[in-house]
Amino acid sequence: MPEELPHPSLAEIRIERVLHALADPVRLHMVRELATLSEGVACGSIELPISKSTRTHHLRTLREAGVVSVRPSGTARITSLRRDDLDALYPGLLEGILNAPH
Amino acid sequence: MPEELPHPSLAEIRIERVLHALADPVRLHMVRELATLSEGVACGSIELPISKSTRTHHLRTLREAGVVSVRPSGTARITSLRRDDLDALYPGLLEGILNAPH
DNA sequence: CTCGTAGTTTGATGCATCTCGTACTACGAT
DNA sequence: ATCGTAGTACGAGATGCATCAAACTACGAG
Repeated sequence: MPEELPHPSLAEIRIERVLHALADPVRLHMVRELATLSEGVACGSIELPISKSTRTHHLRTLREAGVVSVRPSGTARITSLRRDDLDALYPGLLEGILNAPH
Repeated sequence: MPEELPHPSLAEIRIERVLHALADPVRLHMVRELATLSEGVACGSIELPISKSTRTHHLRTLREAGVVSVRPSGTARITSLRRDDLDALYPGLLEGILNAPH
C-alpha cells in the first residue's frame, strides 16, 4: 500500500556505482552506521550535520546503487544494508571497507 | 635520479579516496589490467580510447589515492598495483572488486 | 646534436554532484 | 479535520571532475 521505491536487482547492480556510492564521506558514514545494526533503521535517526534534503539525496544514491534497501513503514522509511546481496556479488568487499580505519 | 613522484604512505591512504579512484570506469579498467600482471607496465601500454592527457590524469588520481605506484624508467613510467598495501589496509576489498562481473 | 617517443602541464569546456532552502506529500495522533 | 512528523521534489548555486588539444619536458637512439 505505501509507495514502493525502485531498487536495482542483483543483476542490475554495477560495481562502479557501488564504489561511487561508498566513496562519499557522508554515505560511508551512513553505511557504517547501518552495518552496526542487525535490523534496519529510520533514515533520520542516523545523526549527521546535514539538511533533510541532502540526507534524502544521499539515501537515494545508496539505494539506486544497490547498497541499501528502503521500505516504507508508516510515515517513516526503514533503511537497511543489502549485506547479503553485496556479499554475493563482491565477496570480501564490504568487510574490507567496514574494517578500514575510520 | 629521475624525478620521483609523490605517493601516499600506508598511513596516509584514505578509504574514500581509494573508492573514488576505483569508481571510474576508465580507472577500474586500468586497475583490472594491472592486476593481471605480476610486474608493472608502462602506462601507455594499457589500451584505452582516451587521450594522453586524460590517461595522465587518471594515473595521477590512482597514484595519489594510493592504488598504484609509479616508478620512472627512462622515458617511460612503470605503473604497478599496490596490491600488498591495499590488502594490508583493506583485506578482501581488492579481491572483491577484481572478481566482480565485468 | 637532432629527432622521436613517453609522458606532464596548462587551460578550457561541459557535465555531474553536493549542498541548501522552500514547498510539497503522506501518514499518525489528537 | 487539524496538526506535527518524516521524508520527497524542485530549483539553484557552487564545486568537482572527465575530457580534450596544445605546448612543454625528459630521455634514448641515431
